[in-house]
Amino acid sequence: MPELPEVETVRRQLEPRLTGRRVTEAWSHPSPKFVPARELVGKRLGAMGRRGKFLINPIDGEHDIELIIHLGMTGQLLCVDQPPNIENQHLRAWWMLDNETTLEFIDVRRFGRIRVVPSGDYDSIPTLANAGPEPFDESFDAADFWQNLRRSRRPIKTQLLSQRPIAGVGNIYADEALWLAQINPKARRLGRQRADRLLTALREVLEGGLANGGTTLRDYRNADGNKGTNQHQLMVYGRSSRACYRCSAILRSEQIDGRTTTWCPDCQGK
DNA sequence: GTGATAACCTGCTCGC
DNA sequence: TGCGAGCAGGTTATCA
Repeated sequence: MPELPEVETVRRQLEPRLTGRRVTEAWSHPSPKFVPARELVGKRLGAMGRRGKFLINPIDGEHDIELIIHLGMTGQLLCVDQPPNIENQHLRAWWMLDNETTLEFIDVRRFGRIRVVPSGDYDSIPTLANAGPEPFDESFDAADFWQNLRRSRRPIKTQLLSQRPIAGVGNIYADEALWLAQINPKARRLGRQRADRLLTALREVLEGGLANGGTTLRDYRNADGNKGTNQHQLMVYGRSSRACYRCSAILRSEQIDGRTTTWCPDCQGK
């Protein structure tokens, strides 16, 4: 499940390979989720950027438009030095570039999306339009984070997944950060100190994920088709009914806002 | 504006 | 062995 570390890993790999390349041919699955991919034929790609879990590519030249890609649950962007592998039944779109390389968008569950929008016009993508600050933005501090969290009374886990208080956090890194900060995922109000701890923990787990090339539980692959290794560092995610690494209590799992959430009922509170 | 819920999707696992 | 149910979860749409 690509979250910020996985998306950023892909972005860093794609940027030098795609910048300045012209799209010579494109194909997409007929689903409206992927059809906009075809609009890029003849256009030149800019430097790949990222906002939260969204990849954003400004199209160079006279076209004032941007390519927006969300990997969803199982999306992969592969850059290969050969024609597209049309035998792959999960191939949803591909772009052939003017240097004979191909960018393939593979998505088993079809939760990913491709959009082409006027530059900066994200009204049709509410999650992107309302995304909170980037976790590693130096101008974003704990006071801002605390203020963002105070706007809602929903459980802290739900707030993190909404992308509003901070961008790029998904189910895995939310559980890991809450464990690290010793905060119960059902907490609805955080004091300033706990908000400080949570922001520090979020930055720590996201940084770790990035350093390890992302977390591969099943589907995630980077732009070279390789797995990440951060799954070996997880403290709580996927460890329900096993002993907490910090206090040895048995980890509990429950659905919060429809998402499986794992936490320690002892050192993270009841 | 906020919160809750369902739907979108397909592969895998488990129980019968 | 085959079948059906349940689960995984990020985003969007809809309703209260």
